[in-house]
Amino acid sequence: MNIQTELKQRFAKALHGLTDDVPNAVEMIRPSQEPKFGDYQANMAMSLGKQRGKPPRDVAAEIVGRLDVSDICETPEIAGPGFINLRLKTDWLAGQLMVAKNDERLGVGLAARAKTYVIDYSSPNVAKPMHVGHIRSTMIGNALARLLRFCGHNVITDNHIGDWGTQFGMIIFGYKHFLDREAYAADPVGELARLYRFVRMLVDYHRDLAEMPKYEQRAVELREKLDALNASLQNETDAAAQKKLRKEESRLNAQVLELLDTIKAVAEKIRAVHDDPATLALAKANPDIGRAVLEETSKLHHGDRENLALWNEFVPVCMEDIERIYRRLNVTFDYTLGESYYNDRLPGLVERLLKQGIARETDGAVGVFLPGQDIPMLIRKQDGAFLYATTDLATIEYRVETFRPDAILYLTDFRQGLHFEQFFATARLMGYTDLELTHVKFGTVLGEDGKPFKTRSGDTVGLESLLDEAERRAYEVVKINDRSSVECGVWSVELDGDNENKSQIPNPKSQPPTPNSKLRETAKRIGIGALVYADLSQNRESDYVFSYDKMLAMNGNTATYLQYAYARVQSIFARGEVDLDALRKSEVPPRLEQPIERTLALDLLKFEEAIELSLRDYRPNVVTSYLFELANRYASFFEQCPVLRAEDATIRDSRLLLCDLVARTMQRGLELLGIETVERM
RNA sequence: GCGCUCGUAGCUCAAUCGGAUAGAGCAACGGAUUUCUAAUCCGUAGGUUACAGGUUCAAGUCCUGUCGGGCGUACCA
Repeated sequence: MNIQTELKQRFAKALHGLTDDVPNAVEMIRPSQEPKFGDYQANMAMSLGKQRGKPPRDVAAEIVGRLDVSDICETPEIAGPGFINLRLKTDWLAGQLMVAKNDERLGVGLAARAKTYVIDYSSPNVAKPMHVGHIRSTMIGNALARLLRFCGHNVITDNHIGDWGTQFGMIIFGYKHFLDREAYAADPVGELARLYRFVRMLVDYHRDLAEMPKYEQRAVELREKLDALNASLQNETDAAAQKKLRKEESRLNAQVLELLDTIKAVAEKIRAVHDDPATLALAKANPDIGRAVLEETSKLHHGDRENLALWNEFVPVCMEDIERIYRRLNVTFDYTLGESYYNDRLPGLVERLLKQGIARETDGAVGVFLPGQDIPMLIRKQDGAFLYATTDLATIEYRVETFRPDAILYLTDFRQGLHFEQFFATARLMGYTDLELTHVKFGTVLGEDGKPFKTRSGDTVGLESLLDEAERRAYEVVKINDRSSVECGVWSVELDGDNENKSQIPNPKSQPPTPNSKLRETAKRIGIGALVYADLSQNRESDYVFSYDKMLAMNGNTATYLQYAYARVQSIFARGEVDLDALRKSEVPPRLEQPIERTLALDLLKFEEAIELSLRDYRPNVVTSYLFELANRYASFFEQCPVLRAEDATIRDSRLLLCDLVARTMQRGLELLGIETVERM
């Protein structure tokens, strides 16, 4: 049930003839922020009054007079300048709960028109270890895919992995020159990652050495500019001019500081090489490594047999590594078509765009010049190689041919905004005008120091170790809580089920988790859930600061809180030995007598609204907020309203019904976000 | 330089395309457990929504300017 939609339809009838733009007016119906203003409010009377030169309250009265909502609402009230406040009838709410109860989908309707969505997310680079940043694209994309599917849309998920880039030149070069065969046999991915980092370091070293004099030169220039500025500042008497000069001075100073930071960082990287004689020797032995790496890449792209064979050897191994993380995160893809998949299409695409006049040559390269853009989007380099944009255009062609989508969503870092703007504009020039192309962007993950994680520096928080840590922390809490629950008599047996060792009073830390034990599974769901929720609940386009404690928190607005609400319901059912089948078959509507019961009922019925609102701007955090509020409401209800000990059987059943609906909504909602529930915690 | 973007409580973030008294969580302080899981609940405190103008019945939200942060700016992805 979407109450908002229902009210909109009722208002649309009443507004017919009162305005030219009924759909717009009807958009001004929304949930009230304050209970005293009712459950929903309609705000169109003010603007309509203005349009028609009538007092808004009179317009509101006119609308109310034509409005037929008597079956679902109490008599609407007009308040303030012309707000129409609506309070839903409690009996009607109870009736709607019965509808939801009898529906597998909890009364959530399907989209009016099922559309086909291609969602392009996660997209890690093969052979580069995944880091914290990848969780954003992966989990937001996963949640959107699940939400859209739930609404009845046809969703195709495609992991557009980076499997054709220059990192393979590095790995191939590393493999040919620095391979540790034993390490490769034992842990191929680890060894490839090491080779990548090592070659990268050597390439950077030579580049940095070459760049260093330029930095120094720049520092000298800045110094000279500052001196000149100071001189003119002393001669300047006009206050306004002085202010301007001081501003310029602080700007220059900032540049100096930034430059010093850069120099310091570069110097440290150089020193790291110098400090290790073996590395230094290899660095000196390979002065042209930058060019050599590019050559390896180029050979691969031109079908060199040896390099292609190596590529074919590396990719599956690396993919297995990535898949392991997806399994832990409960993420799957319909397709994994990487950049390499489109390789054959690129030359023809560029030729075609040239012929159509969409692209033209510039400075030996080929680019698309777009109105309002001072720089072109390059699709072929001077050396004939293709770029990111070329692959993206080829991919869109393939997807349209193959899937006939209504929309394609790209989940990437917001820093790629300009690229997508240009890429989408080019796609429109190519004739894809009816296709929704959306860059679902998100902010950068920053380190605790407020600076962005840099993949090149190498020392980012690896995703895998983060998952491990999440599970470990959750395990500590779960273990302690489980034991104390048994001691307090909440449960008769431990989740661990490891009863033989029970006599020796165990120290949670000294006992490693039994593999496959229930406790371990619970810890996994709670730990990973916390991690995923931390990301989804903060889906803003701005950056966010990565913090272990924040990401792995299990108090407050966290997945744990929602899972806890769910587990508490299950606990009631277990304690009361509740016959769920009978409860769900009963056709006796709930009695919503306490204010908290009524509020809880209303919250339950807003599930569809939350999903719809979430998808309007592709923001899973709307769903997390909704679920948090529902869990919060349930916690209050739990405190205020005894269920098993209710005063009589009808109230008991009524409350059990509310509990069941909360649990089902919680489970479904979390599932749509890619988070699992636990029966007991 | 140009372009995009952000600035909300000590911290991390909300605020449903302009709606009524700007809300949560964390941290702080004070309470609640013989009663269905205290991973909880209830309460207190914390704000001139960076600043200055403007638009109107109504501005955190829209416009202009200022200050401050982030990002991007043709052969990376």
